[in-house]
Amino acid sequence: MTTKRRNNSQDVADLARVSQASVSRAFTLGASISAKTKMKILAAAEKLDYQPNIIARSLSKSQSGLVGILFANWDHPKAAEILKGLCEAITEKGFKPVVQSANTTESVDKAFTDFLSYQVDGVIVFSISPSANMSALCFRSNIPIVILNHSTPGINASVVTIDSTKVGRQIGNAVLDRSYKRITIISSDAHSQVLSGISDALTETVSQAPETEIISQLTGVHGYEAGVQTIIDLWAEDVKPDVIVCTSDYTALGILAGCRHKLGIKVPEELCIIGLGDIPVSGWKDHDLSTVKIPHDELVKTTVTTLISKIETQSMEPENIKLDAKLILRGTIKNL
Amino acid sequence: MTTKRRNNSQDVADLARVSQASVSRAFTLGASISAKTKMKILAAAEKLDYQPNIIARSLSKSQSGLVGILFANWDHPKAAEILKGLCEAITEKGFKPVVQSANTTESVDKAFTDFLSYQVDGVIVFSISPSANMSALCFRSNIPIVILNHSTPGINASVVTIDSTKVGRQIGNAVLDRSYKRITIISSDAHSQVLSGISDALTETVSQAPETEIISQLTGVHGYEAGVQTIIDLWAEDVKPDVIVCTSDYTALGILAGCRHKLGIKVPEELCIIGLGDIPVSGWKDHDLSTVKIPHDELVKTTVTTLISKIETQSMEPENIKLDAKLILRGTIKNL
DNA sequence: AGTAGCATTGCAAGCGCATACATTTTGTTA
DNA sequence: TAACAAAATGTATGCGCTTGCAATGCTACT
Repeated sequence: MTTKRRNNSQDVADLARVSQASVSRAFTLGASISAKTKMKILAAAEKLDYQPNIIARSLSKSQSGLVGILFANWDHPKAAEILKGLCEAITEKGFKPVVQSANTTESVDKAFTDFLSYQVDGVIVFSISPSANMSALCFRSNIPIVILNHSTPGINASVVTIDSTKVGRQIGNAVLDRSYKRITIISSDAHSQVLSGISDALTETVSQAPETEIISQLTGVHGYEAGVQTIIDLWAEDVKPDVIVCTSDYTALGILAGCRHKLGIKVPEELCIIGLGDIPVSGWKDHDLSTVKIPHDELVKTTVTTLISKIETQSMEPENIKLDAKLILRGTIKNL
Repeated sequence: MTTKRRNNSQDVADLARVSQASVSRAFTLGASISAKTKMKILAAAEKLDYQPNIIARSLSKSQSGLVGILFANWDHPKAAEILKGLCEAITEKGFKPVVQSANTTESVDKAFTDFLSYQVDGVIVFSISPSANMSALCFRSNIPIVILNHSTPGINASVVTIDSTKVGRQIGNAVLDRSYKRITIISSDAHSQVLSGISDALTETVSQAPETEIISQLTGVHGYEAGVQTIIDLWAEDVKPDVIVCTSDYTALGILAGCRHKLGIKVPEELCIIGLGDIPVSGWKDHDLSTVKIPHDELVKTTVTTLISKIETQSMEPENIKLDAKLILRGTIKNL
């Protein structure tokens, strides 16, 4: 079976007895064409299964309508929701998302090179930062970048994150109000912008109250099992905080399980546990974990809106956008 | 600031003092070009930040290197993992994934139309089926489709799923071996291929044992909360199975929670609960849910391999591929 | 009727690359 | 060293579309 060529605008033009340019105009919003010929052309197109070839359009307009999404953190509990939101918002705006997975420096660079090749009109990066090289290259090529949920200084890109300073203060105040004294912070990623924001603001807030302090800070702990092990280790080492703040709900849930099933630590009387993310499981009665609700939907929409507006205005001006997150108090912190 | 044009192959040719065709050859694997000039050209390209324009290449080769992914079921517990797998496998094969979200008939048709416009070389559909119209159109246009995790008869597309018949038999045998008698099946999607496969094989298997039967089948139940409510309702109506098979782990976990915290039903003595999917939470000590482990990774890889091979061989022959899933027995079913 | 003014349409030149074909260079062999 | 095959390079065309410009058709007004 021989591959039959897809019909093109010339085929439609021939059938409709007009010029190829008119066919193009019939499919271009706001082009100068009479209603009558447009009808005629659309009918012919219908008959021929014709769809404008976007690749050709892209070439001649020298803009592809493609937005690159560089997705690093697939383990994020809301990964699917976030990616869905990004894809839908991008489509909504009349662009198409091209998704690349990458988490090492080399693979990120490779992904960016590919994006450049595909002439993407803009790039969204989730939970990682491009190399200085690549961001500079994009800058030279006038391709705007918006980074969601991550931040590295000195990169030519806009950034959308939660206001981690505010979160840190909220947690600090909640903890102080309930007279907890010794805080441990447990995080997965040592270099997370969110972590350092929370950590700094928390430190500052609690330092204002006597006898309150951050007694330790652990990094590189992520996941349920790691959480269980961590709390066991802490108690074994006799490092006993009365507040544990985790930058991941999964880890927090592991700690909670360790307290309940292994160590018999009373939560929230002896130990207050606070997570980050508010994954559905955290709200279940079995766990009832205090946590921070992150406005993912809003973050995502803001990210896309910001990028598209930069694409359309040809602006390469970096912006730094921070949205508010909300502390949710559940069973793992004392009632007031 | 005026937008500067990206450098093209002519620019590189000029700098390297060769013809544009040679530049093209330097970037085409296996093209006829001497090592010396290739070096010269690559150096010039480097200097000019040159990357071949894939859009132009696509146009001239009339194949885009794009694979459309139509993703319907973002609530699937493994959505992120699956999409990641698809994207990485596609990239691995030298293609790029374009992701569209769609779950209504119209939006699916729209997405396909867009894919056609973007001249995708093939389409992967997750958890939904394209309309007969669209699949026919793709067939006419020689664009292969592979559907993952769903199946609708009469569609011109290949299908990759788990072997639900085998799963049904496994569950049936496990239940019979432990002398459970009255089974209820609870599913979210009434038209799921997986459901009907399991349901049929389960029915057939248990019908061979006296006094064993499927006493009821509920559809449209999905999620933790719905699970809790469902078990409460069942007991209120005095419809009391001793086995509940769920086509979703979340629902099964809800039922389990309902048994434990609301009704005091003893699991697994009075009631056996079996889920589907083996999400991480199910393995946690708190829940320890019996479930079916689905080989997502293998499903995903098979899907991509199948599609790419069809693209490369220009084959439009539909295939029907079934992979084995594994029943995992945990605390919610009696020990033998 | 004549004509200015505008809406439509056609014409033709690219967009950046791949590639068939023609031409030149290189390598091989007698 | 001549003669010829093979490899390397250049030339020119086309992929399907958009769009500036020119040509045409139409309306309204004097």
